[in-house]
Amino acid sequence: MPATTTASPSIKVIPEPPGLPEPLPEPSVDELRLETVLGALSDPLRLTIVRKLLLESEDFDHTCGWFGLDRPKSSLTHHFKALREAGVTRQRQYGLERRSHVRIDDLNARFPGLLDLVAAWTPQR
Amino acid sequence: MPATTTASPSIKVIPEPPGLPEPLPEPSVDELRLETVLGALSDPLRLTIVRKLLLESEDFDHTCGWFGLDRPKSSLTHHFKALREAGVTRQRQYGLERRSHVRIDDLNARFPGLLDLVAAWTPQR
DNA sequence: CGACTAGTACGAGTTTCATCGTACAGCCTG
DNA sequence: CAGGCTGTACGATGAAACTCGTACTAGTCG
Repeated sequence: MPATTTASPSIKVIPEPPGLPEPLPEPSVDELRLETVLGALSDPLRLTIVRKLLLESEDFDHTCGWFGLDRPKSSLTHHFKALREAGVTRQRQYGLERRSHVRIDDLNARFPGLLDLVAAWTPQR
Repeated sequence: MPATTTASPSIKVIPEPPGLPEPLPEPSVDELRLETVLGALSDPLRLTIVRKLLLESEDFDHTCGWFGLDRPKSSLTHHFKALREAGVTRQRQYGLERRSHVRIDDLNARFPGLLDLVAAWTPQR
């Protein structure tokens, strides 16, 4: 039988507390496609986002602004949407803010080891 | 110190015999970039190629024709070149033929677990 | 040498994607 | 309710990338 999701020591798995807003539209676990996920991760900016979420998440999830990315807002919207639609991140609306976190359990279940590669990535030699 | 490269049971590691033709130009191990490799693998046709190489390689390496892909030759050239330039495959010229194999050791060393995901991939539900 | 063959090079058409400006929607606070 | 804030939607632009036809190169074998 499947063990409960295992994660590498560096990647914190944070259970979702109840009573959260509904997530924005996203693919279900069995709709996750490797080629789509890899495509979403084949971009340095998006790798930066996901890696930062994996390694520096202290709270449950984070707004666009938290990342400190020096790009116009509409560019960031584009990339966060790409990550969500590929199934890499989950986004919820909290009043004004739209917060993101990585779907660690789902990705570990479908593509074990993939997030470890992202966590180990370094921006550009 | 690093253990010698480990591979999952399903992926055969075949040592390269001496006296082969020089490989075509390719990135060295430390030039491999995660975003580039993921980009090369974010295409269903190329995933098919790499997966078939991983699971069905009995000989050392294989020609374009071996894959039985129903695409024009120039399209195949394009994809094989993309895989080689990303560092996923190595190509050698044997007389008329250009044969490919996956750089299993190099990829396992830099991105452990990645090839297992490719081997476990299924074309389209 | 001439035919055959594996594969490349080049170029065009099409699509997809990244980037970003601008305008707008929704929420909060005074 | 007005202003400020987070973030989206839309649209334009330019750059890649996929697809493929055609012409070509380079081995091989009769």
